[in-house]
Amino acid sequence: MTDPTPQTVVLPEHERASELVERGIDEGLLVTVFGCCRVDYEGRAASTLPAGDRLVVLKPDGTALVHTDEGHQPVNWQPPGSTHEVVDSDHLELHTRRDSPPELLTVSFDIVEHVALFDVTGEHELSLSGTEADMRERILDDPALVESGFEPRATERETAAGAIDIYGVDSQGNAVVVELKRRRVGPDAVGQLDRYVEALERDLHAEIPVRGVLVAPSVTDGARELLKRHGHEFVALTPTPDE
Amino acid sequence: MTDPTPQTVVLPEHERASELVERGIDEGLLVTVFGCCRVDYEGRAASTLPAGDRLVVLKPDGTALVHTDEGHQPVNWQPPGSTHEVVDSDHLELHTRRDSPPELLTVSFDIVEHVALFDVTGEHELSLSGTEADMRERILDDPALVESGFEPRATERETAAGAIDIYGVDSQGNAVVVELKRRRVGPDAVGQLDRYVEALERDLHAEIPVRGVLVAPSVTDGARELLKRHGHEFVALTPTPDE
DNA sequence: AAATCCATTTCGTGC
DNA sequence: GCACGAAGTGGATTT
Repeated sequence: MTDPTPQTVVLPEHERASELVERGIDEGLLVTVFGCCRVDYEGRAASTLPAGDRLVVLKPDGTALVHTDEGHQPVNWQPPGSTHEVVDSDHLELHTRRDSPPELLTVSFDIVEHVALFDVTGEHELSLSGTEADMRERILDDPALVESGFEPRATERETAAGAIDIYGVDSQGNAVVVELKRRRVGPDAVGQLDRYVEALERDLHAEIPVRGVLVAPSVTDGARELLKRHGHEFVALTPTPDE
Repeated sequence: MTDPTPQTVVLPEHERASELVERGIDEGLLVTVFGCCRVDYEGRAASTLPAGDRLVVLKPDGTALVHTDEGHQPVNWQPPGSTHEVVDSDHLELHTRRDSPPELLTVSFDIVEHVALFDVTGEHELSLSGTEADMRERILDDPALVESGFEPRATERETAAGAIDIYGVDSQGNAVVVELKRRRVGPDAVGQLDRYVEALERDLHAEIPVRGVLVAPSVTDGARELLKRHGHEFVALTPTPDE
């Protein structure tokens, strides 16, 4: 009756579907529902989606996902921390709500074709490499990747404009602001670098010249132009060592 | 046999699971698999995920999603346009691959608890309101929302730095660059506005003064400071009319 | 809770 | 295909 092992029903009666979904929510299980449904959302924005077949996933952490047969992103969703609720009705209707900001996702089924409950165990941490943090480690290990004679002095050095990825000095004694990006950079990254350089110049009261260096796999033309105009530099580096 | 209606199996034999998943892929169905699996990814970055229970979704457009019981985002995924493949093995192993960039997602099951195939029909377009585009329409309808006397002249006006959301003139004949954000803005939005203003000043050869106006629901302190330093302005406006 | 920024961001649009 | 920016971005970290 309260057996926590995975349960499945196919083409259930509507009342049965409601009961099963409700039980899955109550018992902290992962719930999937497939069927023809309308979806309404109101909160930070507002949306409506006419009836069609979708896969709905309700997670025990409050996440709700509505997926069509296309795209990485759910067509509608609700973030973790929300609350699932089965609304008593002649058909299955799901509400997932959160406060701050106030948001409500409503999924209303015409036809429920499938409901499944899953007990999820054995969580482990994802091990990910090739991130910006890995680029930072690479440079700290071998500062010459930025330029010969570069000496890192701090990571995440705080300025009024935010934290500098790597702060250091060059062989001439100039201050160097290094901004890292794991992928090809556009104008936004140049703006970021520029804000840090300007903030650092104010911090240092122009006692030392401050150079700005953008380190990334590549740059767009527009970003390169911006770099040039602001007097900053670019150094090519991939997040993972090339073979 | 090749019946396209939704099909489900529970706790299948491993061979049966492979066959079913393969059939779902071949017939352009939405496939869900739940079970204990390891996940490996290599491409733009690289990751490994030890064995644990996950929900895997394979879409006919090539999308692959691996979901745990937590979070809006899949712990691993592959974007649309990829190719699913069932690797022949004693256990179920799924490869989802794409070229440009070369990426491979591998999901290797120890235990398959559930496989389901769904025929997805009746797609409709999402109708969304409260977007930045809606803010633009609001302002074009009532330019005084920016300031009394403001006259919009163009949307998406192109500059060397990118497109200006709304370009117009004020009651004094000054050029006005309006940058819209549907939510509270930080320093990045100020950088964007500043790039557009500078680009427009170069375009206009300083014939007319150019004002920059950031229109958003609210600003952070840091962004307000940046606005002040660059001589730009802020106007409060929500994406949807308040009641 | 607010601020800031990363992300295998994805997604759309225009060139 | 690249470039640029929006997104109901989500998510982590720090204050």
